[in-house]
Amino acid sequence: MSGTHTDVPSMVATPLVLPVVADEYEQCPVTDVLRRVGDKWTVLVVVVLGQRPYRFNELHRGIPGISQRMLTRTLRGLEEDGLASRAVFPTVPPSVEYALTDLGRSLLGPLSAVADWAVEHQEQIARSRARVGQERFTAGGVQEPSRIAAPGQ
Amino acid sequence: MSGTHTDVPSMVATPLVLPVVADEYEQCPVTDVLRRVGDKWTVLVVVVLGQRPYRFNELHRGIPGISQRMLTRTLRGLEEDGLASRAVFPTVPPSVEYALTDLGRSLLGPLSAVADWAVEHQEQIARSRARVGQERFTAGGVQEPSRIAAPGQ
DNA sequence: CGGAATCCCAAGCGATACTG
DNA sequence: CAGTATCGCTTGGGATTCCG
Repeated sequence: MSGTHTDVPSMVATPLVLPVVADEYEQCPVTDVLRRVGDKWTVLVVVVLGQRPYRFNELHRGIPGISQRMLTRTLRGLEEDGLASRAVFPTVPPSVEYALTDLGRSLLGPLSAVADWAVEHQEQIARSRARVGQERFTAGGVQEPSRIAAPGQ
Repeated sequence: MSGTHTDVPSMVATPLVLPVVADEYEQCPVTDVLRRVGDKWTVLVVVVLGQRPYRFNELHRGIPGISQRMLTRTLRGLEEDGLASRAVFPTVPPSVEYALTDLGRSLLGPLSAVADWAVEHQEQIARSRARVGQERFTAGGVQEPSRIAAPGQ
């Protein structure tokens, strides 16, 4: 995070001068994009389209759990952001082909980084979740940290 | 999931307190992690904690828009996944320090890849969204692709 | 075939109030 | 200080139906 996109507070807890997003929140572009990526199907669709162009129902069959509605919405989102293209072939019955744009393909790399991380650490995460879940019952005492923080501000 | 044995439910109905999540979709670990990353605050919190450990209210002040509720939930999520640690200092008033674990820090790199991509292409995306938004009204004709797909079957 | 429209439930999230 | 509890609004998303 090369640090220029969001007014993340610097090292010291400063009085905090935020450029106030006066109106509603639009957040930083990172958050914005991340929410796209975080929805249930976008990543999967991008990855599949990363292989080759797909027709609508072909894509539908290629991604088992998805509904037509969500496939359509996801594709519209990608199209709107310029990540995927939509080509309509005026045949009967109509044929529509979706493909990643250059921009869309440029996302594949960064996406893979996170995806690889997820694959690599999935078991560790799963174990952590299980462990924390158990500790809910055993509910031990308070940790004894190596140093004591002075709360006195 | 767990197997091939046909364990016929016996006379006794299983008490079933916990929804043992025979749920159809647990999806792949990638999707699972991506949804965590895709929620509204997780990434921001991870990035901020990536700088140094923070106390709760310090973190609260450091992330302008977030509510206590969502900060708590986000931190609990990170803790559950083993990405962040929570250290309680038995002082008065109490002091709680949050920090990234090694696992959490290992996510910073991959996350940066996507974040940098977002920063780098935010304007292109914004222009695309604006353009598509306009085309909703001008609503042009059908594209004329270079080849004709045979709809076949 | 490739959608759009509608319905409806569940999850995400924010605001507020209360607590140890 | 560091939370928890409750409420209600807003989105996300699945199922179904209809249409060019």
